[in-house]
Amino acid sequence: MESVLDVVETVPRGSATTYGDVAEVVGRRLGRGGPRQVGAALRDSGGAVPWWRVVNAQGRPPAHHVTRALDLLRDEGCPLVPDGSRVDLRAARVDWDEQMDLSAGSGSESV
DNA sequence: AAGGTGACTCAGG
DNA sequence: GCCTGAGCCACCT
Repeated sequence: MESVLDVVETVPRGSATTYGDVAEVVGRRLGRGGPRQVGAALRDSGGAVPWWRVVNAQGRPPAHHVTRALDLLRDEGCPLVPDGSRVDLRAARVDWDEQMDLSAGSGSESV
């Protein structure tokens, strides 16, 4: 099941989300799945999804592609902290209540 | 069945 | 702000 990838794909450009948030949104559909499973799914997905928009609770991208993710995020205009070493979750964090409504009501629909 | 691992999170020092 | 320890769930050997 690619629910995780599905949620990550709904993350708009210039924004970001945390593994915990994705885990919670996905967990709401699957009933289980911890933050680690989110990362596992992303790792398995390869590059089929904007994994760089997914960061940990510290607003920091995966240790394997920190520079890569930060470069992409900065290029997309994602609100990073003054240091540019991590994402400003306070501003970048996606409001899933709104996001779900948007993704469900227009554009990225499979139909 | 049991043990080890990992794109995580939270709490404490 | 950074490091350590414990908890967590799914997957692999």
